Amino acid sequence: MPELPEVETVRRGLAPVMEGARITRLELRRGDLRFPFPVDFSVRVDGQTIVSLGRRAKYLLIDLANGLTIIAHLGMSGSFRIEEGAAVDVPGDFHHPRSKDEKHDHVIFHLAAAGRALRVIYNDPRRFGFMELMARNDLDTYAAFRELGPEPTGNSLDADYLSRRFEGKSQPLKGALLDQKNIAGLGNIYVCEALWRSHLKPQRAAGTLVTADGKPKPELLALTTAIRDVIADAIAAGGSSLRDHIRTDGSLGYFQHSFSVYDREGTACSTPDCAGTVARIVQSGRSSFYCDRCQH
DNA sequence: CCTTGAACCTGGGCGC
DNA sequence: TGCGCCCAGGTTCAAG
Repeated sequence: MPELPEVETVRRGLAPVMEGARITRLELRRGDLRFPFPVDFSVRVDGQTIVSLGRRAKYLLIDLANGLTIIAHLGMSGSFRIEEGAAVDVPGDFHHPRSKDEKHDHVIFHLAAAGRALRVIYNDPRRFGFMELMARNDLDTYAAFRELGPEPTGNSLDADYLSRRFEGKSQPLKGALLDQKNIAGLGNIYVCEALWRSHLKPQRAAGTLVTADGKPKPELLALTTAIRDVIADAIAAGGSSLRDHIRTDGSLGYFQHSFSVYDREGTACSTPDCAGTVARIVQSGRSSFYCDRCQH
């Protein structure tokens, strides 16, 4: 599911419950997700109080009182949900889950918060997600963070920066925007939506948005604004709920109702006065949705 | 260096 | 009902 707005929605959903809570037990129901769990994961986490929840790009950060941070990535299908009370019956009955979906509950944070017991459960059918554990002070050295581009939130992303990154590149905008080294947190949905908002087609070479003397063309200014806006709008809407993805409280985000092109092949383009139809093409194995009439 | 394609894994939807 | 195929929000690594 998760691009930046979805992970931020997860963070906001979990924070009220997890911040200040104590992890009474970390339950790992298998030995790995995409990667093996950290060595002595449970041992290093059990009994710790959660100080705060943060986020970097698509990574959720869980800061513990002992100075360690759990880094969690939700891959394609990861989600968290909160359940009240202590664990119910049949612990460890992995081979006879109560529901079909329950067999993909891979990590369970058993928490004590204000005298109440509750569980935060990580579910991930495809297991492209993973968890890492490292000292808070060493986070900058985490391989995936070292070369990460700026967040598309607030004002940390600007057109001058993008013109430096795009200058001379023949790579299509689609790929350039998905590259986390350029901008952190965009995925397939929001790249398609940002390109539509800025009337740029996904096949357009990134370098053509930069002038001969290395300055951003007006089109690149428009793209920068569109990226910031679409991410802000999606966060405000609680992210997008597609297929299996739901929020931590079981409710749905609603930005999917605001999609202009993503997953809308064959429908009318909603740009005012545009008579185009949304098309789907495949770039590097991923679907791109765009309007051939108003995106150039 | 740059770009593409396959791989990782499970499940849902569709055509037959 | 079942089978085979295609598709899915991400990242990484090999190969051209």
